[in-house]
Amino acid sequence: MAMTIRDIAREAGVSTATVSRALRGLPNVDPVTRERVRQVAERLDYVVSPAASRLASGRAGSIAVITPYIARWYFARVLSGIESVLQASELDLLLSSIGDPSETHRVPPHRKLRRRVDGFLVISLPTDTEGVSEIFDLDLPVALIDTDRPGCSSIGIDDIAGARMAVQHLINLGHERIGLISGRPLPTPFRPEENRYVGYRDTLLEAGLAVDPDLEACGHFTTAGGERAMTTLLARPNPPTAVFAMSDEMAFGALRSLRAHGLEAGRDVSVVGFDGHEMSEHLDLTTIVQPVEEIGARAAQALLARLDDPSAEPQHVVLPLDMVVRGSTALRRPR
Amino acid sequence: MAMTIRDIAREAGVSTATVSRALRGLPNVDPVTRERVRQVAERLDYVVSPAASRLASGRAGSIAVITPYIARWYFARVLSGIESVLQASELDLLLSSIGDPSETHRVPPHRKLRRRVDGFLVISLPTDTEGVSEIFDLDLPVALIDTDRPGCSSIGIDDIAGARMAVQHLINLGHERIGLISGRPLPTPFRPEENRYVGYRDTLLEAGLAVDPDLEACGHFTTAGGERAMTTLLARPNPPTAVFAMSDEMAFGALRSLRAHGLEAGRDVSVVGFDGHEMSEHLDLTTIVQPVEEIGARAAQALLARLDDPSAEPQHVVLPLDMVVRGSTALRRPR
DNA sequence: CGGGTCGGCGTAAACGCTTGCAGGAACACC
DNA sequence: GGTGTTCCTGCAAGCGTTTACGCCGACCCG
Repeated sequence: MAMTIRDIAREAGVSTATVSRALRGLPNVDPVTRERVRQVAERLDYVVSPAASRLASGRAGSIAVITPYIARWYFARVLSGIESVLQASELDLLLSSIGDPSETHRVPPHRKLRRRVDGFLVISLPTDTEGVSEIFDLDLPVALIDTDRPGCSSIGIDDIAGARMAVQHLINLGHERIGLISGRPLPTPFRPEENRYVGYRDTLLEAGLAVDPDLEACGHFTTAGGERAMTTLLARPNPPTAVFAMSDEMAFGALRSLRAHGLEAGRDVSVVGFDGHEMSEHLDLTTIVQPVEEIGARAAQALLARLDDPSAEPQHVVLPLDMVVRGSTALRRPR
Repeated sequence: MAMTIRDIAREAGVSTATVSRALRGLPNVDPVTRERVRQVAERLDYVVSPAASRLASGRAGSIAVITPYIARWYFARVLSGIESVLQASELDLLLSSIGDPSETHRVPPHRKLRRRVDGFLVISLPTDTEGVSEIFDLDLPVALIDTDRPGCSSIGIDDIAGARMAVQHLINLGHERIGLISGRPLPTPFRPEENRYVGYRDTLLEAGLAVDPDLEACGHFTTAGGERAMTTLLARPNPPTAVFAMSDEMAFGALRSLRAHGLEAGRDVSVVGFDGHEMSEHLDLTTIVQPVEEIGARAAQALLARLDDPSAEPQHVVLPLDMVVRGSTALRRPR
């Protein structure tokens, strides 16, 4: 049926070993022979059987991406960045999402992935997540996005610095009651949330401002959640005059809540988000911009680097952040 | 090093053939034997080598998802729907994106995927796209989302009906100059755009309204593009009083443009979008809602069905649409 | 000119499964 | 008690590569 390496060998007048070496670009092949083999393979439209190749070589030829969500803005973009570098490699990109804890029917990734990948790319997940923690025992290279672990490459941003930038900006504008819209209830095993909280808290403290639990609410990283959180904060006895949201999508919800209350973002309450979501420009939201696709791309590169040189040290990459100031933040107006 | 099927066979006191059959749930195995083998495999923490299994069986054990973009709202959600059903199957999900035509360094998917998948899931891509058209020669099952082709399953929505619904809604509100924000310049090989245009045009014609090229502009499916398109339309000598945008994201841009011109959506110009993007609720946008994740899920199911019964007929699924009316559309106010 | 090196190539043994075929036990039926 | 059936199991031949090892000739150098 399909071509095999033997057909190519016969046609090119060499052994299968030579075909294998020629096609994979191994060094010890006469350039002339190599070219001839190439031509024959091309002419007969031959591609190697990955199954056979993997069995014989012991390499899986794939890397797995493990992510909590696929459809959410941040994760989709990181994934896109990963794919953009992996597509040029020989490796297959296996996609595996954890999904919500509510989806109990989900098969934990490590069960599905055993023996079928050469490395892992994990997005945002705490290293002790069920179904994830097991992959570290496999003792394959792992690149971690948004978190770290000894022996693994790690790629991310400085969440503390990002949060500090946001909050300091609000302080500079004269705000003193600065609220927070966080993701999950703290403490959480998710590193970015934890660190953004640290940045928020420390910046307030250093400025001599109070850290008031009454100024904090959870938005669960959704727009609807952000709206609820802002509404909650506005209902407090002494509401904040400015708010730092841990994600743009929650900030969008916050903006919506403000409008529903007849308040204007910037003029009445300043809002700063986190992410650099395209929509933030259109909603005139001040935000901390992170290079999301690049995070994915760099993580993939780090993993590839360790794959073709297993003795290479794990990389640790911290990507720079930007703040884009827009109309949603403004000088605090005296009441 | 790693366990092999022989280790299990020895330990369970059976042949490797029986282990293979027992573990894969083939019928002709004594339940007692099967259970014993299961236990041994469990105890020794054995998982089959996919490479060996694939080589021996001739099945690739994977399906490929080919998509133009990963990060865009629609595609990320479809992908999520696909993954949610595939994760429960034995098959690996290989992700491959086409990317923008500008990214010339991209490897066309059919080259990467030859011999390594059992089927294809193609999102939105015209069947004659370079790098995609070749997969049909492979003569593997294919499920097409948003388009169709003889011999392939197809999953999508009735774009014509969706556009009709949107435009009829605007007509019912008294609008007579109804603009269009399309994606790429028409004609385009992308089926949804073409059909939404047909629905738009025909509904206007049936209502005795003019189809005026001056009322049409391209928004390239981005928010920024939608904003430009709306701005263009507003600058026309006789601008529309209502606009149908082929996607919510473009509609968001349109809303933004209106605001920039001091106009109010609904009151001054009605806008209806297409998709059911979460943000549409928060921007008070009337929209045609499509079940995006379900589209992905159903496509995956259709493919799986053909995979385990190759004699099965291709499925053709058309999923229902909803219109959600919000503040962005209102009765036309006499000038 | 002999011995050593090296580059290019072939031989053949894995790699770890699946599956067609056949054997044997158990059972049923005439 | 033969003759079929049915059910369970084992044997062994693949599946299509990769790679350790060895061979051969060319080349270099003393």
